[in-house]
Amino acid sequence: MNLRDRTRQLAVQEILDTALRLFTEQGFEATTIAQVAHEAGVSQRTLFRYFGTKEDLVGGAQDEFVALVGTTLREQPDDVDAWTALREALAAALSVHATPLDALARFRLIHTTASLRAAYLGKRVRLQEELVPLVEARLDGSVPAAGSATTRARAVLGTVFGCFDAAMATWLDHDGEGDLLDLYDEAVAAVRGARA
Amino acid sequence: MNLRDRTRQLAVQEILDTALRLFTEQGFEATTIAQVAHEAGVSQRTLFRYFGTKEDLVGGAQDEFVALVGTTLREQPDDVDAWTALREALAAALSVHATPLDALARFRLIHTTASLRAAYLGKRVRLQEELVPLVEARLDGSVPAAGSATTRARAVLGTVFGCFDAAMATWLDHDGEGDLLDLYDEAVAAVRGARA
DNA sequence: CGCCTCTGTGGCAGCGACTGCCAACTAGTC
DNA sequence: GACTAGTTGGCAGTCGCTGCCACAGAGGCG
Repeated sequence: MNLRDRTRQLAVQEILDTALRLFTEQGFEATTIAQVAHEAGVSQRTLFRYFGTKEDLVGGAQDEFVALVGTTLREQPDDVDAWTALREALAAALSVHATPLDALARFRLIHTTASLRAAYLGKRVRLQEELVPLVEARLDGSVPAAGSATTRARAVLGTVFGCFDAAMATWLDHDGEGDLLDLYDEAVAAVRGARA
Repeated sequence: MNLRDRTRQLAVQEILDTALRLFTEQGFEATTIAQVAHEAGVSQRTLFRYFGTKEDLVGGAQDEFVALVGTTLREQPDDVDAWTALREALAAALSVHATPLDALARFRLIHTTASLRAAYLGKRVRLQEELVPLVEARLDGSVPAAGSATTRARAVLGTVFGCFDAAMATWLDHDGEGDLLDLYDEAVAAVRGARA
Protein backbone atom coordinates (compact mmCIF):
# COMPACT_ATOMS: atom_id res chain seq x y z
CA MET A 1 0.00 0.00 0.00
CA ASN A 2 1.23 3.46 -0.94
CA LEU A 3 2.33 6.15 1.44
CA ARG A 4 -0.42 8.28 -0.05
CA ASP A 5 -3.06 5.71 0.61
CA ARG A 6 -1.83 5.19 4.14
CA THR A 7 -1.90 8.86 5.05
CA ARG A 8 -5.30 9.18 3.48
CA GLN A 9 -6.69 6.29 5.49
CA LEU A 10 -5.20 7.90 8.57
CA ALA A 11 -6.87 11.17 7.76
CA VAL A 12 -10.22 9.47 7.14
CA GLN A 13 -10.06 7.73 10.49
CA GLU A 14 -9.08 10.95 12.24
CA ILE A 15 -11.99 12.77 10.65
CA LEU A 16 -14.47 10.04 11.57
CA ASP A 17 -13.29 9.91 15.17
CA THR A 18 -13.33 13.68 15.54
CA ALA A 19 -16.77 13.92 14.00
CA LEU A 20 -18.34 11.25 16.19
CA ARG A 21 -16.77 12.79 19.28
CA LEU A 22 -17.97 16.31 18.51
CA PHE A 23 -21.42 15.15 17.43
CA THR A 24 -22.00 13.21 20.64
CA GLU A 25 -20.50 15.99 22.77
CA GLN A 26 -22.40 18.96 21.39
CA GLY A 27 -24.96 17.52 18.99
CA PHE A 28 -25.02 17.03 15.26
CA GLU A 29 -26.67 20.29 14.27
CA ALA A 30 -24.59 22.40 16.62
CA THR A 31 -21.35 21.10 15.15
CA THR A 32 -20.11 22.77 12.00
CA ILE A 33 -18.09 21.15 9.27
CA ALA A 34 -15.46 23.83 9.74
CA GLN A 35 -14.99 22.73 13.33
CA VAL A 36 -14.63 19.07 12.46
CA ALA A 37 -12.18 19.84 9.67
CA HIS A 38 -10.10 22.12 11.87
CA GLU A 39 -9.91 19.71 14.79
CA ALA A 40 -9.12 16.82 12.48
CA GLY A 41 -6.33 18.84 10.90
CA VAL A 42 -7.58 18.90 7.34
CA SER A 43 -9.10 21.57 5.18
CA GLN A 44 -12.82 21.85 4.71
CA ARG A 45 -12.38 21.18 1.03
CA THR A 46 -10.59 17.90 1.65
CA LEU A 47 -13.20 16.79 4.13
CA PHE A 48 -15.88 17.21 1.52
CA ARG A 49 -13.79 15.26 -0.94
CA TYR A 50 -13.73 12.27 1.39
CA PHE A 51 -17.30 12.55 2.61
CA GLY A 52 -19.84 13.97 0.27
CA THR A 53 -22.20 15.19 2.96
CA LYS A 54 -22.22 15.95 6.66
CA GLU A 55 -24.49 12.96 7.22
CA ASP A 56 -21.90 10.65 5.69
CA LEU A 57 -19.62 11.42 8.61
CA VAL A 58 -21.94 9.29 10.72
CA GLY A 59 -23.60 7.08 8.16
CA GLY A 60 -20.46 5.63 6.65
CA ALA A 61 -20.94 2.46 8.64
CA GLN A 62 -24.49 2.32 7.39
CA ASP A 63 -23.17 2.00 3.87
CA GLU A 64 -21.29 -1.14 4.83
CA PHE A 65 -24.42 -2.39 6.52
CA VAL A 66 -26.48 -1.81 3.41
CA ALA A 67 -23.91 -3.43 1.15
CA LEU A 68 -23.57 -6.44 3.43
CA VAL A 69 -27.29 -7.09 3.49
CA GLY A 70 -27.24 -7.24 -0.28
CA THR A 71 -24.24 -9.54 -0.63
CA THR A 72 -25.36 -11.90 2.14
CA LEU A 73 -28.80 -12.20 0.62
CA ARG A 74 -27.25 -13.11 -2.71
CA GLU A 75 -25.10 -15.78 -1.08
CA GLN A 76 -28.01 -17.66 0.48
CA PRO A 77 -28.84 -21.07 -1.05
CA ASP A 78 -31.68 -21.03 -3.51
CA ASP A 79 -33.96 -23.22 -1.45
CA VAL A 80 -33.99 -20.81 1.50
CA ASP A 81 -37.22 -18.84 1.59
CA ALA A 82 -37.32 -15.04 1.60
CA TRP A 83 -38.01 -14.56 5.31
CA THR A 84 -35.18 -16.79 6.45
CA ALA A 85 -32.76 -15.40 3.89
CA LEU A 86 -33.50 -11.82 4.92
CA ARG A 87 -33.08 -12.69 8.59
CA GLU A 88 -29.68 -14.19 7.83
CA ALA A 89 -28.73 -11.09 5.85
CA LEU A 90 -29.66 -8.80 8.74
CA ALA A 91 -27.75 -10.98 11.18
CA ALA A 92 -24.65 -10.87 9.02
CA ALA A 93 -24.90 -7.13 8.55
CA LEU A 94 -25.25 -6.52 12.27
CA SER A 95 -22.11 -8.51 12.99
CA VAL A 96 -19.87 -5.92 11.31
CA HIS A 97 -20.04 -3.64 14.31
CA ALA A 98 -16.92 -4.37 16.29
CA THR A 99 -18.24 -3.34 19.68
CA PRO A 100 -21.95 -3.11 20.57
CA LEU A 101 -21.12 0.02 22.55
CA ASP A 102 -19.91 1.83 19.46
CA ALA A 103 -22.96 0.62 17.59
CA LEU A 104 -25.21 1.88 20.36
CA ALA A 105 -23.71 5.37 20.28
CA ARG A 106 -23.92 5.55 16.54
CA PHE A 107 -27.45 4.18 16.25
CA ARG A 108 -28.67 6.48 18.99
CA LEU A 109 -27.17 9.49 17.27
CA ILE A 110 -28.90 8.56 14.05
CA HIS A 111 -32.13 7.76 15.83
CA THR A 112 -32.33 11.09 17.65
CA THR A 113 -31.16 13.43 14.89
CA ALA A 114 -33.81 14.25 12.34
CA SER A 115 -31.55 14.87 9.36
CA LEU A 116 -29.42 11.81 10.05
CA ARG A 117 -32.47 9.65 10.39
CA ALA A 118 -33.86 10.98 7.14
CA ALA A 119 -30.61 10.26 5.34
CA TYR A 120 -30.53 6.75 6.76
CA LEU A 121 -34.13 6.08 5.75
CA GLY A 122 -33.41 7.33 2.27
CA LYS A 123 -30.51 4.94 1.86
CA ARG A 124 -32.58 2.09 3.21
CA VAL A 125 -35.39 2.71 0.77
CA ARG A 126 -32.91 2.56 -2.06
CA LEU A 127 -31.60 -0.72 -0.70
CA GLN A 128 -35.11 -2.10 -0.50
CA GLU A 129 -35.70 -1.39 -4.17
CA GLU A 130 -32.42 -3.10 -5.06
CA LEU A 131 -33.43 -6.21 -3.16
CA VAL A 132 -36.85 -6.56 -4.74
CA PRO A 133 -35.75 -8.94 -7.55
CA LEU A 134 -33.74 -11.03 -5.11
CA VAL A 135 -36.70 -11.45 -2.79
CA GLU A 136 -39.07 -12.01 -5.68
CA ALA A 137 -37.11 -15.10 -6.65
CA ARG A 138 -37.52 -16.53 -3.17
CA LEU A 139 -41.24 -16.02 -2.75
CA ASP A 140 -43.12 -19.09 -1.64
CA GLY A 141 -44.67 -20.45 -4.82
CA SER A 142 -46.38 -23.40 -3.18
CA VAL A 143 -49.33 -21.29 -2.12
CA PRO A 144 -51.20 -19.41 -4.84
CA ALA A 145 -51.17 -15.74 -3.89
CA ALA A 146 -53.00 -12.69 -5.06
CA GLY A 147 -51.26 -9.67 -6.51
CA SER A 148 -48.09 -9.21 -8.52
CA ALA A 149 -44.89 -10.84 -7.36
CA THR A 150 -43.23 -7.43 -7.21
CA THR A 151 -45.82 -6.06 -4.84
CA ARG A 152 -45.51 -9.10 -2.63
CA ALA A 153 -41.73 -8.86 -2.60
CA ARG A 154 -41.93 -5.20 -1.71
CA ALA A 155 -44.39 -6.02 1.06
CA VAL A 156 -42.05 -8.62 2.53
CA LEU A 157 -39.14 -6.18 2.40
CA GLY A 158 -41.18 -3.40 3.93
CA THR A 159 -42.28 -5.68 6.72
CA VAL A 160 -38.79 -6.98 7.41
CA PHE A 161 -37.32 -3.52 7.65
CA GLY A 162 -40.33 -2.22 9.54
CA CYS A 163 -39.86 -4.95 12.12
CA PHE A 164 -36.16 -4.23 12.19
CA ASP A 165 -36.95 -0.60 13.00
CA ALA A 166 -39.34 -1.71 15.73
CA ALA A 167 -36.64 -3.92 17.23
CA MET A 168 -34.09 -1.12 16.96
CA ALA A 169 -36.38 1.37 18.70
CA THR A 170 -36.96 -0.98 21.63
CA TRP A 171 -33.28 -1.87 21.75
CA LEU A 172 -32.34 1.79 22.01
CA ASP A 173 -35.03 2.37 24.64
CA HIS A 174 -33.37 -0.30 26.75
CA ASP A 175 -29.86 1.10 26.26
CA GLY A 176 -28.74 -1.76 24.09
CA GLU A 177 -29.43 -4.55 26.51
CA GLY A 178 -30.57 -7.83 25.04
CA ASP A 179 -29.99 -9.13 21.57
CA LEU A 180 -31.23 -7.02 18.69
CA LEU A 181 -31.94 -10.08 16.61
CA ASP A 182 -34.12 -11.61 19.35
CA LEU A 183 -36.16 -8.43 19.39
CA TYR A 184 -36.44 -8.65 15.64
CA ASP A 185 -37.80 -12.18 15.94
CA GLU A 186 -40.34 -10.98 18.48
CA ALA A 187 -41.44 -8.24 16.14
CA VAL A 188 -41.86 -10.59 13.20
CA ALA A 189 -43.75 -13.07 15.37
CA ALA A 190 -46.10 -10.30 16.45
CA VAL A 191 -46.95 -9.66 12.83
CA ARG A 192 -46.91 -13.07 11.23
CA GLY A 193 -47.76 -15.17 14.26
CA ALA A 194 -45.56 -17.91 15.70
CA ARG A 195 -44.58 -20.31 12.91
CA ALA A 196 -42.16 -23.11 12.48
CA MET B 1 -62.75 35.70 8.49
CA ASN B 2 -60.49 38.74 8.36
CA LEU B 3 -59.26 40.48 5.25
CA ARG B 4 -55.77 39.70 6.47
CA ASP B 5 -56.50 36.00 6.77
CA ARG B 6 -58.12 35.94 3.38
CA THR B 7 -55.22 37.56 1.58
CA ARG B 8 -52.84 35.31 3.40
CA GLN B 9 -54.74 32.20 2.35
CA LEU B 10 -54.69 33.52 -1.19
CA ALA B 11 -50.95 34.00 -1.05
CA VAL B 12 -50.45 30.52 0.39
CA GLN B 13 -52.45 28.95 -2.42
CA GLU B 14 -50.61 30.98 -5.03
CA ILE B 15 -47.27 29.86 -3.60
CA LEU B 16 -48.31 26.20 -3.48
CA ASP B 17 -49.59 26.25 -7.06
CA THR B 18 -46.52 28.01 -8.37
CA ALA B 19 -44.22 25.66 -6.52
CA LEU B 20 -45.89 22.47 -7.74
CA ARG B 21 -45.93 23.79 -11.28
CA LEU B 22 -42.25 24.75 -11.30
CA PHE B 23 -41.19 21.56 -9.54
CA THR B 24 -42.93 19.33 -12.05
CA GLU B 25 -41.76 21.43 -14.98
CA GLN B 26 -38.07 21.71 -14.17
CA GLY B 27 -37.50 19.45 -11.17
CA PHE B 28 -37.35 20.06 -7.46
CA GLU B 29 -33.60 20.58 -7.12
CA ALA B 30 -33.34 22.78 -10.19
CA THR B 31 -35.97 25.18 -8.88
CA THR B 32 -34.80 27.83 -6.44
CA ILE B 33 -36.82 29.36 -3.67
CA ALA B 34 -36.10 32.76 -5.13
CA GLN B 35 -37.80 31.73 -8.36
CA VAL B 36 -40.90 30.40 -6.62
CA ALA B 37 -41.18 33.51 -4.47
CA HIS B 38 -40.75 35.83 -7.43
CA GLU B 39 -43.28 34.06 -9.64
CA ALA B 40 -45.75 33.83 -6.79
CA GLY B 41 -45.38 37.56 -6.14
CA VAL B 42 -44.09 37.44 -2.59
CA SER B 43 -40.75 38.05 -1.02
CA GLN B 44 -38.43 35.20 -0.15
CA ARG B 45 -38.68 36.13 3.47
CA THR B 46 -42.46 35.83 3.51
CA LEU B 47 -42.33 32.50 1.74
CA PHE B 48 -40.12 31.14 4.49
CA ARG B 49 -42.51 32.49 7.09
CA TYR B 50 -45.36 30.48 5.60
CA PHE B 51 -43.37 27.34 4.81
CA GLY B 52 -40.45 26.52 7.02
CA THR B 53 -38.57 24.50 4.41
CA LYS B 54 -38.49 23.96 0.69
CA GLU B 55 -39.80 20.43 1.22
CA ASP B 56 -42.90 21.80 2.94
CA LEU B 57 -43.93 23.36 -0.36
CA VAL B 58 -44.75 19.86 -1.54
CA GLY B 59 -45.31 17.99 1.67
CA GLY B 60 -47.99 20.21 3.05
CA ALA B 61 -50.65 17.75 1.97
CA GLN B 62 -48.65 15.05 3.68
CA ASP B 63 -49.15 16.85 6.96
CA GLU B 64 -52.91 16.61 6.56
CA PHE B 65 -52.48 12.96 5.67
CA VAL B 66 -50.46 12.32 8.79
CA ALA B 67 -52.88 14.20 11.01
CA LEU B 68 -55.88 12.41 9.52
CA VAL B 69 -54.40 8.97 10.13
CA GLY B 70 -54.04 9.88 13.79
CA THR B 71 -57.52 11.29 14.30
CA THR B 72 -59.24 8.51 12.37
CA LEU B 73 -57.41 5.88 14.37
CA ARG B 74 -58.56 7.54 17.59
CA GLU B 75 -62.16 7.56 16.40
CA GLN B 76 -62.34 3.82 15.77
CA PRO B 77 -64.51 1.80 18.20
CA ASP B 78 -62.58 0.09 20.95
CA ASP B 79 -63.42 -3.43 19.83
CA VAL B 80 -61.83 -2.98 16.40
CA ASP B 81 -58.44 -4.67 16.28
CA ALA B 82 -55.25 -2.86 15.34
CA TRP B 83 -54.99 -4.10 11.76
CA THR B 84 -58.53 -3.17 10.84
CA ALA B 85 -58.36 0.16 12.61
CA LEU B 86 -55.13 1.09 10.83
CA ARG B 87 -56.58 0.09 7.48
CA GLU B 88 -59.57 2.35 8.11
CA ALA B 89 -57.25 5.18 9.09
CA LEU B 90 -55.25 4.83 5.88
CA ALA B 91 -58.43 4.71 3.82
CA ALA B 92 -59.73 7.89 5.45
CA ALA B 93 -56.43 9.67 5.00
CA LEU B 94 -56.25 8.75 1.31
CA SER B 95 -59.70 10.18 0.70
CA VAL B 96 -58.53 13.77 1.36
CA HIS B 97 -56.96 14.01 -2.07
CA ALA B 98 -59.53 15.78 -4.17
CA THR B 99 -58.47 14.33 -7.50
CA PRO B 100 -56.42 11.17 -7.91
CA LEU B 101 -54.55 12.92 -10.69
CA ASP B 102 -53.26 15.59 -8.35
CA ALA B 103 -52.35 12.89 -5.85
CA LEU B 104 -50.46 11.00 -8.52
CA ALA B 105 -48.39 14.01 -9.53
CA ARG B 106 -47.61 14.86 -5.94
CA PHE B 107 -46.75 11.31 -4.86
CA ARG B 108 -44.58 10.80 -7.92
CA LEU B 109 -42.67 13.99 -7.22
CA ILE B 110 -42.04 12.86 -3.66
CA HIS B 111 -41.20 9.34 -4.73
CA THR B 112 -38.60 10.40 -7.30
CA THR B 113 -36.91 13.24 -5.41
CA ALA B 114 -34.43 12.08 -2.81
CA SER B 115 -34.72 14.99 -0.41
CA LEU B 116 -38.51 15.05 -0.58
CA ARG B 117 -38.68 11.36 0.04
CA ALA B 118 -36.36 11.67 3.02
CA ALA B 119 -38.47 14.45 4.48
CA TYR B 120 -41.63 12.41 4.00
CA LEU B 121 -40.11 9.34 5.61
CA GLY B 122 -38.94 11.42 8.54
CA LYS B 123 -42.44 12.74 9.14
CA ARG B 124 -43.88 9.27 8.85
CA VAL B 125 -41.51 7.84 11.41
CA ARG B 126 -42.58 10.54 13.82
CA LEU B 127 -46.22 9.65 13.17
CA GLN B 128 -45.47 6.00 13.81
CA GLU B 129 -44.05 6.80 17.21
CA GLU B 130 -47.12 8.87 18.05
CA LEU B 131 -49.41 6.01 17.14
CA VAL B 132 -47.63 3.38 19.23
CA PRO B 133 -49.79 3.82 22.36
CA LEU B 134 -52.97 3.81 20.28
CA VAL B 135 -52.03 0.56 18.57
CA GLU B 136 -50.79 -0.95 21.79
CA ALA B 137 -54.29 -0.63 23.23
CA ARG B 138 -55.72 -2.58 20.29
CA LEU B 139 -53.33 -5.52 20.28
CA ASP B 140 -55.01 -8.88 20.24
CA GLY B 141 -54.86 -10.06 23.84
CA SER B 142 -56.59 -13.37 23.24
CA VAL B 143 -53.38 -15.04 22.15
CA PRO B 144 -50.44 -14.90 24.54
CA ALA B 145 -47.57 -13.27 22.68
CA ALA B 146 -43.87 -12.99 23.30
CA GLY B 147 -42.12 -9.67 23.68
CA SER B 148 -43.17 -6.32 25.06
CA ALA B 149 -46.42 -4.77 23.92
CA THR B 150 -44.52 -1.71 22.69
CA THR B 151 -42.31 -3.76 20.44
CA ARG B 152 -45.31 -5.60 19.04
CA ALA B 153 -47.18 -2.34 18.44
CA ARG B 154 -44.15 -0.90 16.66
CA ALA B 155 -43.89 -4.04 14.57
CA VAL B 156 -47.52 -3.76 13.50
CA LEU B 157 -47.05 -0.11 12.60
CA GLY B 158 -43.85 -0.79 10.73
CA THR B 159 -45.53 -3.54 8.78
CA VAL B 160 -48.60 -1.47 7.96
CA PHE B 161 -46.56 1.43 6.64
CA GLY B 162 -44.11 -0.91 4.95
CA CYS B 163 -46.99 -2.53 3.09
CA PHE B 164 -48.42 0.89 2.31
CA ASP B 165 -45.09 1.84 0.74
CA ALA B 166 -45.10 -1.36 -1.26
CA ALA B 167 -48.59 -0.61 -2.52
CA MET B 168 -47.63 2.96 -3.33
CA ALA B 169 -44.56 1.88 -5.30
CA THR B 170 -46.59 -0.51 -7.44
CA TRP B 171 -49.36 2.05 -7.83
CA LEU B 172 -46.86 4.61 -9.13
CA ASP B 173 -45.28 2.01 -11.42
CA HIS B 174 -48.70 1.52 -13.01
CA ASP B 175 -49.37 5.26 -13.36
CA GLY B 176 -52.06 5.27 -10.72
CA GLU B 177 -54.33 2.73 -12.26
CA GLY B 178 -56.23 0.49 -9.87
CA ASP B 179 -57.13 1.17 -6.28
CA LEU B 180 -54.31 1.93 -3.89
CA LEU B 181 -56.18 0.32 -1.03
CA ASP B 182 -56.62 -2.92 -2.96
CA LEU B 183 -52.89 -3.02 -3.52
CA TYR B 184 -52.40 -2.44 0.19
CA ASP B 185 -54.64 -5.42 0.96
CA GLU B 186 -52.61 -7.55 -1.43
CA ALA B 187 -49.42 -6.49 0.28
CA VAL B 188 -50.72 -7.28 3.75
CA ALA B 189 -52.05 -10.62 2.56
CA ALA B 190 -48.63 -11.46 1.14
CA VAL B 191 -47.13 -10.94 4.57
CA ARG B 192 -49.76 -12.23 6.95
CA GLY B 193 -51.45 -14.74 4.67
CA ALA B 194 -55.10 -14.65 3.69
CA ARG B 195 -57.22 -14.31 6.81
CA ALA B 196 -60.80 -13.66 7.59
C1' DC C 1 20.39 11.82 -7.51
C1' DG C 2 17.79 15.17 -9.99
C1' DC C 3 13.93 16.04 -12.88
C1' DC C 4 9.31 15.70 -14.38
C1' DT C 5 4.64 14.51 -14.10
C1' DC C 6 0.49 13.97 -11.91
C1' DT C 7 -2.42 13.23 -8.19
C1' DG C 8 -4.05 15.21 -4.05
C1' DT C 9 -4.60 19.38 -1.22
C1' DG C 10 -5.96 23.92 0.32
C1' DG C 11 -7.85 28.39 -0.33
C1' DC C 12 -11.13 31.28 -2.43
C1' DA C 13 -15.21 32.77 -4.38
C1' DG C 14 -19.79 31.65 -4.99
C1' DC C 15 -24.58 29.38 -4.72
C1' DG C 16 -28.73 28.06 -2.32
C1' DA C 17 -31.41 27.15 1.85
C1' DC C 18 -32.49 29.37 5.91
C1' DT C 19 -32.58 32.97 10.00
C1' DG C 20 -32.39 37.36 12.78
C1' DC C 21 -33.05 42.00 12.66
C1' DC C 22 -35.00 46.28 11.57
C1' DA C 23 -37.70 49.57 8.98
C1' DA C 24 -41.92 50.49 6.40
C1' DC C 25 -46.55 49.58 5.79
C1' DT C 26 -51.35 48.62 6.74
C1' DA C 27 -55.38 46.28 8.62
C1' DG C 28 -57.99 46.52 12.81
C1' DT C 29 -59.41 49.50 17.01
C1' DC C 30 -61.07 53.37 19.56
C1' DG D 1 -58.68 60.36 11.98
C1' DA D 2 -55.02 58.74 14.99
C1' DC D 3 -52.95 54.87 17.40
C1' DT D 4 -51.56 50.18 17.94
C1' DA D 5 -50.23 45.85 16.61
C1' DG D 6 -49.34 42.50 13.42
C1' DT D 7 -47.31 41.73 8.47
C1' DT D 8 -44.17 42.32 5.05
C1' DG D 9 -39.80 43.00 2.75
C1' DG D 10 -35.01 43.83 2.44
C1' DC D 11 -30.43 43.15 4.18
C1' DA D 12 -26.82 40.86 6.09
C1' DG D 13 -25.09 36.76 7.80
C1' DT D 14 -24.51 31.50 8.70
C1' DC D 15 -23.87 26.94 7.06
C1' DG D 16 -23.63 23.08 3.87
C1' DC D 17 -21.66 22.31 -0.40
C1' DT D 18 -19.23 22.98 -5.21
C1' DG D 19 -16.14 24.67 -8.99
C1' DC D 20 -11.91 26.54 -9.93
C1' DC D 21 -7.07 27.27 -9.71
C1' DA D 22 -2.53 27.37 -7.84
C1' DC D 23 0.70 24.73 -5.30
C1' DA D 24 3.21 21.02 -2.99
C1' DG D 25 4.69 16.54 -2.59
C1' DA D 26 4.72 11.57 -3.96
C1' DG D 27 5.91 8.27 -7.62
C1' DG D 28 8.25 7.11 -11.83
C1' DC D 29 12.13 8.01 -15.04
C1' DG D 30 16.82 8.59 -16.83
